[in-house]
Amino acid sequence: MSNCSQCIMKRFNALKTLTHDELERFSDHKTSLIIKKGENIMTEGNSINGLYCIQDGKCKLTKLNTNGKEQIIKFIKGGDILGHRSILSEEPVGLNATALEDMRVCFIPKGDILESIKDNPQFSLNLIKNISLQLSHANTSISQMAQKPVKDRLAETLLSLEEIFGVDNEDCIDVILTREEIANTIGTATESAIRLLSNLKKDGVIDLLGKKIKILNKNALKNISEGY
Amino acid sequence: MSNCSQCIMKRFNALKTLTHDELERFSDHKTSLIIKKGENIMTEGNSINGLYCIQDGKCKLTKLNTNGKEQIIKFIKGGDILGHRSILSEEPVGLNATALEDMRVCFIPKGDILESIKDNPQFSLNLIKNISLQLSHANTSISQMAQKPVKDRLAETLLSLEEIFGVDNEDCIDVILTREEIANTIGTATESAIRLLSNLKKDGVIDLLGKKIKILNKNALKNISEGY
DNA sequence: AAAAATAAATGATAAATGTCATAATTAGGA
DNA sequence: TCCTAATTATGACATTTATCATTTATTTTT
Repeated sequence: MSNCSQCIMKRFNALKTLTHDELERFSDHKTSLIIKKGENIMTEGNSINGLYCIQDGKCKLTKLNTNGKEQIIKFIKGGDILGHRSILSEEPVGLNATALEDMRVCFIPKGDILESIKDNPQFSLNLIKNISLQLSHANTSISQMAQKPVKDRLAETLLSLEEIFGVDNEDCIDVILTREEIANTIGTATESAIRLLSNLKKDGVIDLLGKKIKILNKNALKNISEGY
Repeated sequence: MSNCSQCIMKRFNALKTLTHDELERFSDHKTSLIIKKGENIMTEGNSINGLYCIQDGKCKLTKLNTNGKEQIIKFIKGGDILGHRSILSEEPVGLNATALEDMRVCFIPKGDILESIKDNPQFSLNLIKNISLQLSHANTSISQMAQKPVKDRLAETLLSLEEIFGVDNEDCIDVILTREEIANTIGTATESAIRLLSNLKKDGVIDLLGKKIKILNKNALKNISEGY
């Protein structure tokens, strides 16, 4: 079994402040999981008894609306952690984490996390900073959802997806989403998302290669996202 | 000057877990402020060097959009605290806190807060829980802004305002907001908010007495907020 | 109390977005 | 590989929401 103290993923998240001893303890107790595409790592409303550290693969964090529609709140990739909010606040998980592709994930039991929180103030602080940053992003999101038209939100989302996932060897945004998932991210009907994507393609701002999306004119997208 | 250990406001927030000694230290260093209606307690982007504890009065937390429009993210009342996110995350303030009426506010310097965070794990934990809860609410908000029509969001907002502020002796929601502020909460044009309020009145669901709003049929509002 | 400024209300219209229907394309399973 | 189901795409139309213009009411200032 792999060792936490040698894992490169810890460079990217709050775990980077842990001591060698703490990482060794994590190694001893952690379990590695394979999550298949479409499966949930966590489910809204369930309680959780540990922290997930994403080794590889991408997932979406979603919320089911009262009308049954899915809202995508955030995207997660290798190096990110999941479940710390629930551990710290001692509340059930607030969002579904659903794999967009097969994933490799490490699960570290709650006890070990709480131990490190108690012993290592810098670790706690990093977890708090992570949650604070999420809150800050969420507030920005509220504002944009409430006040920007769908077209602007789509442009914003495409830029943000490229920011998060980068591009593949053909310069396409390196994540595969259905049109419905894009619509559920920006909060619109699937048909509207499809239509607006087609328009952006017609205007030469993006290219559509099946589900893959390539940004051709980042500045134009930025302008659209700001309402110009 | 008033004394923190005797202040009833501390019952309602994370400060309730502080020891007598800690509260005495706060008392020695705190300053009391009067914030006039329309003035800011905190301003988006500014840094902050302490925590505000609201004694009395109401304020709105807002964000200025790129298009210059104000989005109201949250309402704050007596007993709430402000600024802890910024202190914990060591980042500038993310939102404007603007008084909706004259307010009495206590300011406790950052140093004292950090001291208590270090000494009193339960205090830290309560601050974290507060931020986590805000994040949870924010995620719900994103989903509703993205997917619910304006009418549903207005109904939701009216229920939530009554929840937060209660009612006065005439059963009206106990906060005075302009129609524009209501519009900026639900993310719509002022005229649309006015029109929808008029419709709700015509349907006997609410009553409008100047700026005061009285909920006549809470169940009907709840149904509307869920799309029925 | 009168005047001026601001806010609320309402109608007319335009623009944005959703819904439904249907065709074309793609992906996945037998 | 073929067949089926799902996804993507597009048109026609309905509904929602924004914008602009104007009137009425309320608040603030003089």
